[in-house]
Amino acid sequence: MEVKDLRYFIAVYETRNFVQASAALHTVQSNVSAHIRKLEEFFGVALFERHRRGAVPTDKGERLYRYAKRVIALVDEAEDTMRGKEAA
Amino acid sequence: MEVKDLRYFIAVYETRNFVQASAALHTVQSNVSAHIRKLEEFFGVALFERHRRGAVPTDKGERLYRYAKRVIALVDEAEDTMRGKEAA
DNA sequence: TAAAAATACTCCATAGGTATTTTAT
DNA sequence: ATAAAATACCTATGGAGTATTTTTA
Repeated sequence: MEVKDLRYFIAVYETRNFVQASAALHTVQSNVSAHIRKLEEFFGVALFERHRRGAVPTDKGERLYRYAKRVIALVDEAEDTMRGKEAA
Repeated sequence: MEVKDLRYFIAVYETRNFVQASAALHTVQSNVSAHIRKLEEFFGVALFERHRRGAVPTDKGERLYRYAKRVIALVDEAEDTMRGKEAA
């Protein structure tokens, strides 16, 4: 599980849509699909149910989202701090 | 900054030695060197001073280590939870 | 049918590995 | 001279992008 995967995952979770997520991530839908599939294979579970009107998170998806937000917040804070935003 | 980079960084920090770190990571010294250089270029700062007897963390290295441990702990917890160790 | 997602493909960047060179004592 | 780290390669994997097909309501 890598930081970039989590950023892709969060975008899909929050938009409920692979195409909208790809726009937010400045990439294309097929890459979003690949990243979500990578995560799903890594955990061996589905993270979203695919429906006509978009992607609905599964229970495991909901669980991952809570962790993903915490991980990304911490990583962003670390990067800001390392770039000298304050004296840590 | 990716999770794998942080795992490499932590191994060097804790062993104070690129060769020992590479063994712990089941890879080779040149890859450890490349990962540390990648992080140093990403942040634009040195993370270690290279000396005859090993690698000594800089102040920025110390600062990154504190974050790195927290990030990895959280990532590992997330992965365990997703694999069903308990009910979220 | 029509959005949305998956798949098949190419291209390129980067990680891993081997071997060698450079650095610091 | 000698550990330790950096550099120069090569190869393989994987991510990004394009185009197309499949799915699902």
